[in-house]
Amino acid sequence: MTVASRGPAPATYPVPHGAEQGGVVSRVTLQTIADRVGVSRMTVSNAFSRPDQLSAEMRRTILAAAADLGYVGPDPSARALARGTTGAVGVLLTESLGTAFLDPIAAAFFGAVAEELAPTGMAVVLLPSTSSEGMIPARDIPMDGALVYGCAGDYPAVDWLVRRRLPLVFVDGEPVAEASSVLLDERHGARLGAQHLLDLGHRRIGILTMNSTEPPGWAPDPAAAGSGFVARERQIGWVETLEAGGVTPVVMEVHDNAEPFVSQGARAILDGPERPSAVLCFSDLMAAAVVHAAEELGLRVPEDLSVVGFDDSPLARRLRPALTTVHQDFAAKGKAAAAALTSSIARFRAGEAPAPEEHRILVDLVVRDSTAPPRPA
Amino acid sequence: MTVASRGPAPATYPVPHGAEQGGVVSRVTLQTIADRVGVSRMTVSNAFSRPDQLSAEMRRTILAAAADLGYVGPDPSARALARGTTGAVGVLLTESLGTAFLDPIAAAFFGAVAEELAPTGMAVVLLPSTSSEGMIPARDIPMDGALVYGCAGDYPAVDWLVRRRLPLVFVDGEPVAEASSVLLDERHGARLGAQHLLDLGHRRIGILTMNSTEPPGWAPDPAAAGSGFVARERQIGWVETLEAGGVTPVVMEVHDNAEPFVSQGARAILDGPERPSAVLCFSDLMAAAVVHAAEELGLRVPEDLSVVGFDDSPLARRLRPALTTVHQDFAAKGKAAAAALTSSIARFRAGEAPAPEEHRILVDLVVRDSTAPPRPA
DNA sequence: GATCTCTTCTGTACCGATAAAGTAACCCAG
DNA sequence: CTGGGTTACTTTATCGGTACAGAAGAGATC
Repeated sequence: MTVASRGPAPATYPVPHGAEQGGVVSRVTLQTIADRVGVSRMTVSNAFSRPDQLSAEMRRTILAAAADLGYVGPDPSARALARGTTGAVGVLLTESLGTAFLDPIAAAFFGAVAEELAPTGMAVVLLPSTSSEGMIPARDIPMDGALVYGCAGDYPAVDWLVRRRLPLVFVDGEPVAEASSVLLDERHGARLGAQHLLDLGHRRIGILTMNSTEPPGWAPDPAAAGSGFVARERQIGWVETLEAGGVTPVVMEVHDNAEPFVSQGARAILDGPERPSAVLCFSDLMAAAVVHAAEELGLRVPEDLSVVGFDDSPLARRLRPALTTVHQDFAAKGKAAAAALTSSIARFRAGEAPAPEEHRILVDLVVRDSTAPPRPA
Repeated sequence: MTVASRGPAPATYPVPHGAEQGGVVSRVTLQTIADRVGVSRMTVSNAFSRPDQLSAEMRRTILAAAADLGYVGPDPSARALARGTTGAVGVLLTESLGTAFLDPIAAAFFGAVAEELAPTGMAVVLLPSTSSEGMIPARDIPMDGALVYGCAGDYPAVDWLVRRRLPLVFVDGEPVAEASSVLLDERHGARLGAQHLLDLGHRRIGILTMNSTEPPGWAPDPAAAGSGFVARERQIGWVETLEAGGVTPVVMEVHDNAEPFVSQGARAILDGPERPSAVLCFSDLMAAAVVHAAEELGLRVPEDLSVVGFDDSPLARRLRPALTTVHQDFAAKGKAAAAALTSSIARFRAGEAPAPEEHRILVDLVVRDSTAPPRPA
């Protein structure tokens, strides 16, 4: 096995002799090394953390002793306490982490965030929104700041983060005061989709979306929670534009992103008495479900039915027919979020007052093959 | 805004009066609260962490005072140091995090891990394999253990984790001694695919795979690194079976998972002098590229060309024709990995010797529409 | 040769908690 | 009224570092 040669500690690792005493391995700390070399603990600390504070030779001696003792580096937890920073930032999602990863939008966003954060050396901690046996990650995990992705502000975990006074950035969700936010121009995107259909001549238009308000008695579904803000914004854009064009859409809301619910919604919207000639969808996933349902009913897309998605997920291009959809730039979103967060953290460390930034990510309509003029009645 | 009612601290939060002194907010710690209530610091600690150690009434008094002072809960870093556990486990990937998320296999795996870990209250830290300005996440981030996903053992970051003596679990990669592992039965999966093609009657068979060995002078590509182990295993399975069937495959290796490289490889394998009638692919992604390349050459799948994928990613079912592929159970893999890790950590905490487990995840062949008997010459 | 300025180390004072052992008060049986 | 068992806190001793203000010695400056 090849051993890494980068990093301070030489590469003779699984053999920490010298640390054992009477069979018990007492833990090696800075003090152990200091005693061995005959310097103060502080000098050893500097050897690892501030190389400019000691002579190169002394540093070499110390690192050699450390390697010999099997010392890897300053204990991260102790360092975090002493320094007041952990080197990790949290990402909170409303959806269960399991489903979040299956969502290519979210995945692409994470990717961009991680990518942007990597050069700063910060790691990303995924915060389960669930808590258990007294452990509440949003409250108990050490971190320097957090990204709140698509969560409503009244979510318990968000609340903990806010109370901790951590630097926060809200993404795709309603921000709380004093925090930065990164939002899509949802309304504009929705308007573009709606206008596109109007321009093509459609007059009977359906909308398939997430529930924007919780029906009374509806327990907030973890998988759907948080989409409320986005759903509302999009709906405003759609309805605004359609009504300006003299069209009153048929709105169908589903409460859960999962396959069966979405399919059912898709079927429902096509099965109504006055079948729409076009459907605006909350997501590409829903659009795909609509296309599928149309197929089952013997309708051809786009000849018999036009379908507009949202997000321009990878799925949109792969679908047949390729989906007309509202494109959002995931990479830009992730980058903006990561940048806003690092700057918030920097401010916070410098003791400066928070300076909430508000980033708005541009969207545009990508016209592909799933939309066409309606078939003349 | 609704405020969470769970958790110890009452919900009157953004107003921490009492903490301010002369305009400066001195930090509120257990001691601050202890002084205010007139008890020892330890009692306050117990009020938060070990409710059974004090009277209910005293606890109420303390929590009230804490809330009044704007105290959220014990400082995570300090607690981590004192307790010796952080509540977070790392996940190390060789690929850059950015690309990892775009890979539905990896995403599904994470999802399953996160899901499995959630009830334990542990958070997942994503460790960038890159390091910067003295910060090496694998060495410097506090964590209780880590999952090593698809990384070669000689990877620098892996090396740091090993030296830290963290409980580790290796997934889809060569494990190091004393660590548990979760592996697919790669060879068996490859054999199934190869046998399927033989059974259909194919004799000219191509293999499109990742490079299993680094060509001399080839700088390890972060996006491809770590796939070597898996690539080798699969190749052994394929070649073994094909040769047993009297077939010598044409092997084409690509060095990078990215679109252009894969497409190029796909074209290359179909453009050769003796075009194969079937191709075994390292992944569904590659299979998709082969299907696409075939389309461009005017070949029909499966009539003119059979294609077998690997992994059974979501893509496989969506593709047209639906892909025959080797199915792996991501959820089981994630679950097994998470379980192995938590048990390793538990062992470690209890001071017991590590007991490496070796999980082997079953795979099977899913025959869909991309394979058929070869067209008679 | 006194003073200044580096460079290189050292001492002290935290960072904010927890574990484990100790103590005081109380209750009840014998 | 003595002794054993609880309950409810308190004491003491770390956990493993880092920041910052010296201090000691070596050159450099005038």
